[in-house]
Amino acid sequence: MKYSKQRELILNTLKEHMVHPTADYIYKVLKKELPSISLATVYRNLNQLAENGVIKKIEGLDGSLHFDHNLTNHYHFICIKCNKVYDVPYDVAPDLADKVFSQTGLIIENYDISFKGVCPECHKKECN
Amino acid sequence: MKYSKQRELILNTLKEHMVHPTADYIYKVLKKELPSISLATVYRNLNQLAENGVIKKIEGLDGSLHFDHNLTNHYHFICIKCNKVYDVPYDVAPDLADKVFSQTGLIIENYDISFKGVCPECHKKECN
DNA sequence: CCATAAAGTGATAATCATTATCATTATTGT
DNA sequence: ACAATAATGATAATGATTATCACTTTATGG
Repeated sequence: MKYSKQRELILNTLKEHMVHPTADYIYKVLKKELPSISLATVYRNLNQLAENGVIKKIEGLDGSLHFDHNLTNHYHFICIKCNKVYDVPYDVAPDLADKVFSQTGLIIENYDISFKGVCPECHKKECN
Repeated sequence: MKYSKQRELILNTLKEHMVHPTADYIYKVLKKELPSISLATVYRNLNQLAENGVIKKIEGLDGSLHFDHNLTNHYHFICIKCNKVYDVPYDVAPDLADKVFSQTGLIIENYDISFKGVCPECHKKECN
């Protein structure tokens, strides 16, 4: 993988956003900084970074793809109102892969948990 | 929701398939039995059944939508080779919603776990 | 430090799954 | 049986992602 300014910017943008963005969101943000950037480049680099394990893909509620640069073990909380994706710390359910293996014999390579509910931000709005 | 033969057939097809199929798969199966059925009808009814809580939607590895008629609490195992979706019993991780609430304060409405790995069937094939 | 090969880019066309539209048909309660 | 309403089938539209391709940037080795 060769260096490219575009890839660096894409990764930086991802790191700056706690709420894991979609490809299109990153594209719109970067367009301001580097107006010549192409949506195809954003998709290409996000996929490449995900393949190389630098970032991770997350499936949103509506089937949309989000990206996450946080490589430590953790789960996700997806707001059913605004579709934003938040992190949930790993220790709410440690060692799940081992438990599944001992109960089913299935060998788990990895797994995701998506919790769903209304995020604090949207909850506030509802109470107005 | 009015009765329709198409909806009944769609639900039956779903129940007969342990490995949760996609809309397109159900369409192809039903086409043999009821050649006049439309793909749009399959999508319409699956979405409607899911909205009414009769079935559930599952996100596949590749972003594809699968459907599941099993309403009891359980998780899913998705094969990274063949993309088939299997069930994993609930008791490998009971009461997760409560744990998340006590550790984060987030109110969980529901959640899914997708375990990923190579299914026994594909594992056999690899060993030939 | 230039030449060359390999990888990356931007623009746009193509793809593919899912949804929307709409005229027609089936189901339901009275 | 009849009006009201929901469902269907065919097809067009949508929207997100991927492929293509001519051109540019990056890395490297003499």
